[in-house]
Amino acid sequence: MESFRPSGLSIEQAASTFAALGSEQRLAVLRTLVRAGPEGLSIGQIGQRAGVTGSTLTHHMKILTQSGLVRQDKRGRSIICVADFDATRALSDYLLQQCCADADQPHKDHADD
Amino acid sequence: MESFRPSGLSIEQAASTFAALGSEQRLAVLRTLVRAGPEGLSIGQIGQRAGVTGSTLTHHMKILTQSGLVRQDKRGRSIICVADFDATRALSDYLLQQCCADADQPHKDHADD
DNA sequence: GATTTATTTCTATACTTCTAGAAATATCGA
DNA sequence: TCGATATTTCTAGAAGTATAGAAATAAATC
Repeated sequence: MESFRPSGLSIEQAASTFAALGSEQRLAVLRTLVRAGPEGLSIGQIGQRAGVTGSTLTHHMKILTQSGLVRQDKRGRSIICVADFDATRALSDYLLQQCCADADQPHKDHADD
Repeated sequence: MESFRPSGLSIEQAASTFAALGSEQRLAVLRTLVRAGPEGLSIGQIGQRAGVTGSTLTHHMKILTQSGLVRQDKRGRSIICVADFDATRALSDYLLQQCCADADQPHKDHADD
């Protein structure tokens, strides 16, 4: 019996993706991109809207793209960034999956999940 | 015009709550509690199931309760912890709110959100 | 080729978080 | 009261993250 893996996200991936959102600046960036929709925005536009620029923004964007929440696409001398809506939804769904699966059950060890 | 505040969560609160989940151990604890349902579990039971104990677990529980994702209730010499499902759902909903609100609009500065 | 624009890499400092041992506190039962 | 159980506080070193200046790269334009 193999353990159920919700949304295809391992706990390691999920935790590191949550960590990516655990910064006010990065959360502001992601939400700016979510608002912007599928057309995305360049790094410069993100900077204007979210109030983070330069090497600090580069640093945060790297963390967001590594987490899979944002995709980047080089166009000319700009980099267009788009929120990955599927990844965002998968993370969003992660928390409440398996809700109450263990309620009223004889206790059993789950440490090996 | 006041800015729309989704789920009543400020960006500061949301970021710090995501940060609370940005640790594999704390995420394991929250999911253990989500699985356990509204009856909750004692600190000791969480330790057994999630594989974190002692002062390290206390430390993580403090972060989870401060974020509002978990509530604690002293019963005898045990502390019963319960996932706050409303808070969890509010966080889960936070990411995709205002999706595409700015798509195809003339650009406007959002840095003051 | 030189210049401008867009973004990154390198680097360093400051700050925060993680982990866990040891001692402390609180509650229950004998 | 004594002992056992459940959990916390204190403490501190190790590890990780944030921020940002300066120099570097890359592409478009002149």
